[in-house]
Amino acid sequence: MFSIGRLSRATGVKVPTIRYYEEAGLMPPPDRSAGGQRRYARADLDRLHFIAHGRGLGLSLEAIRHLLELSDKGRDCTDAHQIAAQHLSDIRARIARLQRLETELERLADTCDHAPGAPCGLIEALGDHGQCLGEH
Amino acid sequence: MFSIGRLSRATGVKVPTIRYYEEAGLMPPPDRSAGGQRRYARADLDRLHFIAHGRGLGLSLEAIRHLLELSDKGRDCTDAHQIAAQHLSDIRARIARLQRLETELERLADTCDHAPGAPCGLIEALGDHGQCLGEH
DNA sequence: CCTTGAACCTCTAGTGACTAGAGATCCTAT
DNA sequence: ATAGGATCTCTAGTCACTAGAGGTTCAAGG
Repeated sequence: MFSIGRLSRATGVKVPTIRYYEEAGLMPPPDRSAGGQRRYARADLDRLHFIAHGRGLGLSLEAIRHLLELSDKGRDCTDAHQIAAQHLSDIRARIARLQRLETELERLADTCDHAPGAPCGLIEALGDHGQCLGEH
Repeated sequence: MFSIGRLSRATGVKVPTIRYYEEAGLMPPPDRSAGGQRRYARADLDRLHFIAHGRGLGLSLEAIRHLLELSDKGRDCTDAHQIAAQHLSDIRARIARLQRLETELERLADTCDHAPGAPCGLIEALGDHGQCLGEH
């Protein structure tokens, strides 16, 4: 049985965040001490690790909630793999998009020759999407 | 002079978003018709194009606000380039991070052999960060 | 046993960049 | 003159937290 502070230190998840996860239904309401403070057991530690790991991988709380359900009632892991696959394709799409932005921003910055007194090519280009090559 | 709806259609920015930009101080309070409806001029169109383009590139409203100020009082474009450079390095950091996540997720999904009745390797791995190679 | 002070409690509000809805008013085309 | 689409303001909700106020409890040292 440990306090919320120890759970926090053990997992790296901040105290208010743990309480937030409880309110959000990801962590079950724990036991309480005589004075009303939260007391956690081993299973809670594992569950919080699971959540923290999922968040670290960029999964939404919604997705993690779903995975926890699957984990709770075990067996079929098709859904779990589907969630992971969906997330993976999200990540790939985001990478592709960011790479387009990277290219575009590099190009925009180059349209300015920094001539003293002249208008800034970068700012001009921002006002005129017509100058852009790809879309974003 | 056009209505907010026409401005919206001309820029692709939704009507409530335009009002939000006004409230956020990015768009100046426009003229009003006798009945109190917003009436926009050419300069507003250009400014909104600028904002939309910046957003499309992933700039924060804060950054755009700053760029608009620079644009308004012209001349020195050092700051503008600094904002762009900062954003570019943010983008690169995000790409790198997402690529690490991509690798890790691919690996996690592979730890499961889908054996019927066996626990899901993916879910197990999510509970145990110790199995991970990089950090995230 | 008592005190101290760190940790804990609940509750409210704020973040960024919008989006959704209610209920009322306006504008334009017929 | 009227119909109905567009607009108005205002409030509240989204996601995943974070910050702060003001009060209570716990554990260690004396």
